Amino acid sequence: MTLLNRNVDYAARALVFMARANKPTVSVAQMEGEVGVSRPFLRKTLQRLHKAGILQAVKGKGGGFALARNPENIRLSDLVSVLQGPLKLNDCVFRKQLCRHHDACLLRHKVSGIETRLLAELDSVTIKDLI
Amino acid sequence: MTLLNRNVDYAARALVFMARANKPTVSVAQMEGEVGVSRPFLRKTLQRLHKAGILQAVKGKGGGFALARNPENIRLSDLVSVLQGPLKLNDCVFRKQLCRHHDACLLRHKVSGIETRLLAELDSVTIKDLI
DNA sequence: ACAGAATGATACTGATAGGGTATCATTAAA
DNA sequence: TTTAATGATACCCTATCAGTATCATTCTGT
Repeated sequence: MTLLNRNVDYAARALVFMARANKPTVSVAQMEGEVGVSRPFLRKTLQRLHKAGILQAVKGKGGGFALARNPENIRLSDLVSVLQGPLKLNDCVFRKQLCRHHDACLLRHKVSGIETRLLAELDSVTIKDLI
Repeated sequence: MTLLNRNVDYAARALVFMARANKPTVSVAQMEGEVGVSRPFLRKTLQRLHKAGILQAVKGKGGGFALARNPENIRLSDLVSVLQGPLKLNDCVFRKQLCRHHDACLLRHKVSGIETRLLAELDSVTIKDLI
């Protein structure tokens, strides 16, 4: 089981880099080396974050990406939900056809609790915490 | 991201069934309906738990599976580690070639903390809790 | 106007894991 | 000896992960 996939990992590093950079925008070429991933791949990841409103993007020469919010307002949970999709803890909860004992299921109840606390953890870590 | 895959889900239900059954062994055929999964698939899952020492198995007519330990000594984390493999939280930690900032990496530090607490949660839930 | 540098959008590929089926061998009870 | 059970494997299909390639668009500087 992987909690954070590579996209989230790379994205977190790139966002920390941007937060530290103290420039209007940072291009992917500038981040490439530090983040440790190929330019096209990082580009695609950051584009998704742009679409999701987490990053600003400036096209054209001298352009690049920048954080759309303050670092303390960008959470690990934001990156996860954009780049990995929603947490679907056990399949019973996720399937359209719920299992027979859905309401009474103790497993579901326990796992829901774990889910809630895990999400709270991912929520509590911000880019600022990683600078 | 899926916290518990279907194998773990099915296994948990089957183990609860066995714990409730109060019989020396329970065959897959007897569990099939309640667990809601095909017989061959459930069989394979329980065989893995047998290999891992979590279940006892009795071959031959009248045979089946039984818990190898008391329900309060079988933890959700046991099922996860057998059926999903170890938690590999972020890839940086997992790769043999560690990233350059491995020791200083705040992300890694934060994520390790989350991992520890998540494992503790999975550890705290036993089959007895689900009966 | 034009060249170059940057993102936007999309399509494609290969590897891996999840989910599931099928089959034959082995064991034990009736 | 038949039948009911697990043991062990070998497959298969699909989705997701990780990554590459390509063309379109936009902006800046000369």
